[in-house]
Amino acid sequence: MENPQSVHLGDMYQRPGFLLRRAHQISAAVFENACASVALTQAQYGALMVLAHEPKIDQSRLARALAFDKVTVLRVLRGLQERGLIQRSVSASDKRQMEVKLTAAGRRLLEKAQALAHDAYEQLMSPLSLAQRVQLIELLQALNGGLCEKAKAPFLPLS
Amino acid sequence: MENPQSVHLGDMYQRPGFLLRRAHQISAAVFENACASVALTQAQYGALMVLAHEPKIDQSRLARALAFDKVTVLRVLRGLQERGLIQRSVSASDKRQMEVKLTAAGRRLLEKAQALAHDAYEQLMSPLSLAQRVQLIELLQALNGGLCEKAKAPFLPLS
DNA sequence: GCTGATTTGTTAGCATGCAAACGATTATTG
DNA sequence: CAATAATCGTTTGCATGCTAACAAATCAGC
Repeated sequence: MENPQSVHLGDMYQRPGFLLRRAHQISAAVFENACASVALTQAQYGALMVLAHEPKIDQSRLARALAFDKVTVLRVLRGLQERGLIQRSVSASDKRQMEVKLTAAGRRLLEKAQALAHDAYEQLMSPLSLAQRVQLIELLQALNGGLCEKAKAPFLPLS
Repeated sequence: MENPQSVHLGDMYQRPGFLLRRAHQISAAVFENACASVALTQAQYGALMVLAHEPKIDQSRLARALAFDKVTVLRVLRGLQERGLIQRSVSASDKRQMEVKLTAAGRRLLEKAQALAHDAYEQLMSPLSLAQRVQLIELLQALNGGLCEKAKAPFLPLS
């Protein structure tokens, strides 16, 4: 017996919940470090990416496209708006909706950020071989796809 | 070209950063749902597990054992203390340290929680085959191990 | 033994992620 | 058309995870 309490910590360290939390923690740190020069978090980067792909989207669809809740999206967008990277205005066709658009500055910053995000990607995957990277991505996609309805925030990818 | 902006959202959805965030989001929801009857979060469960394995540990070592920062650990422990699951007292050998111990109620609740945590584990891995589960755990361990120094919170597993 | 550096717990503050509630607007249904 | 339901954005409140700063205690080198 490795300990008198019959509680095996190794079990916990091998739990996917623990490993996923740690991996997410590392991923966030690597990304924010790589994107320090443009001062973008993963959430802000994701929002800009969606906006570049979908020029006139409302906040709810944006939230679902990123699997964020709408309050988080609201705060992220307000931060981006204060920096002049996006523009928000009430939609003409549906006065409930806010029409969110990239500004020229936002598009410019996103272009810079994409290269940095790619660096972060390389750094994060550096401990893995090419085959392992593909494996990991496929496994995570299978897990996420199989349990998408379990998450609190709905996920509705854009095309 | 699938879109006029030359921004491919598929790329983002395949980024490990996005997939890890989503997987962590799902994992947390599944765990808290499974452990709703004992009202434990992943962080609280982890703290109890470490305490069961290491009867008299101080907060800093506990934080490193879970790769949390010390402020988060403090708040988690205060929550557990208010529920009578743990006991905190200034260490005699080092008056800086707080000696954290499980109470009988804490040990009892942990025992219940372990079965529920196992259910959460099964539920989380249900989209994957047995071989895939092993693969995923190994890949995450490789990723975490290779980049452990990149994370903001240090990780020092206990034995 | 003493001074300076380090460690520990704590507070305060900020960003993230969620739930609950609310007015305003639009959709649905009779 | 009218009444009900659903959706959108927003505010508020709470838990999480982090940084920075601080006092108290311990450790280090001299």
